Amino acid sequence: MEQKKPVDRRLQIVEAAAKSFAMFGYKATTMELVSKIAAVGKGTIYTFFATKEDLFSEIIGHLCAELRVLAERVIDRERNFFDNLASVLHELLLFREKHELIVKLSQEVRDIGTPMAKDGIAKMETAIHGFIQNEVELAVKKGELRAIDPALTAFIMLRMYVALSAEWNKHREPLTREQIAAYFTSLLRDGIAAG
Amino acid sequence: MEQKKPVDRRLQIVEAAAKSFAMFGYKATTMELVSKIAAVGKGTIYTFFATKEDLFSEIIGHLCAELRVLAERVIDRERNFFDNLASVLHELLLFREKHELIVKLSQEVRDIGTPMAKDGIAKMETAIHGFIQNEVELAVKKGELRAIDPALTAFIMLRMYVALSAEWNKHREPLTREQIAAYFTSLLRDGIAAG
DNA sequence: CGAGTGACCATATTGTATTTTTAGTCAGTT
DNA sequence: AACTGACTAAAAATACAATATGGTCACTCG
Repeated sequence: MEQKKPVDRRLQIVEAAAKSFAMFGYKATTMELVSKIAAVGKGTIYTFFATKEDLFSEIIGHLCAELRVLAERVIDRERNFFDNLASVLHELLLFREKHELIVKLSQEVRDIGTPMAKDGIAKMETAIHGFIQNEVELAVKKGELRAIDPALTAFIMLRMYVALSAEWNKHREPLTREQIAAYFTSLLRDGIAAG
Repeated sequence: MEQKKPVDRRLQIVEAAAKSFAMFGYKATTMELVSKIAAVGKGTIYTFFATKEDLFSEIIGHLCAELRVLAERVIDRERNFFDNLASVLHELLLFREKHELIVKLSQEVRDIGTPMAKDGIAKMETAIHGFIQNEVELAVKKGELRAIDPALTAFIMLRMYVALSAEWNKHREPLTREQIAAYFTSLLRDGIAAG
């Protein structure tokens, strides 16, 4: 009851846009280029998306959904919070490295600070933050974690994760994924006070 | 044996430069303006500093030294590591808010990304990092902290501090200094696992 | 002398006029 | 009626003149 049409123009457009945004970034992606890749007239795009920003938001929305699915798949309710967190962060790192679009947008933000690219990255971080916050809340309810502020804790976890995986290596030898996971878990779980 | 000269031109210049960098930032500070404020000929500056960058480095060096003195003064070897850390971070926050130059440079980095301004901020962070690392090493030796990597731990502490005091308030209600100190200490000291 | 100066120079930056590109529209085609 | 691409107004890139700035050095004057 869905693929009645011989060609789904909307899908063509979304896929073409995803490709172009990933290859050239937000700014350098033109509506004409998207229409060319999608093999569609430029006007057709505007029957589905009112603006270039809307089209971009759709792609980012997809990415966030993918992210949630990925995390959901990795989480195992039988395991403890910290093992799940390590797995999720591990997957997140791989996802980030693999996904051209994220890499390209990050670069665009660094190099020319395109507001929409910033916005896209921010939306992804919000998605991840919300997801982690939810896990923290569950773990607190289950009694696995102390009664801490879930929003703030999720925020700190995300910042720490970014710091370890993307900022530390600007000054020192990069850490392996295993090192990151190990350090992250040990610090959060037990703190650093002497036993 | 130092103030033989009726006027210390070098000092005049350094003070004038400090004022100008704090008021206008790195880029908008011109050597001619500095010479005017210092009531000195432009050429005179170059008998003490080979370039504008050198002059700026001197100011940043001073600031880093001030920072170290400040931290040193707050540290009380009788108290435990976490209380000292909280005090130092507290002072650091006040210092940052008070010091025009830091505020101005941060703004310049955000707005136009002046490389030298970035460099200056980076040097200050390195100074703070080194200082914290040293304290961590001492605390580990004293047996107050577990045997963790001091450089990495100091780095994480600094990033967490920046995240809590400067980034969290971009999305949510800002935290008070007390909240920051309390959260910081509790998280680091004990971790978040349930007791 | 020799510490100090400011006119001077080459280069970098900024402002501006001009051209090119691009998001979004819409009359027309199939 | 779904789709198209020539078209337009606005934005961005480019070219270039005008200005501003870091750094030098012949000269001053105490």
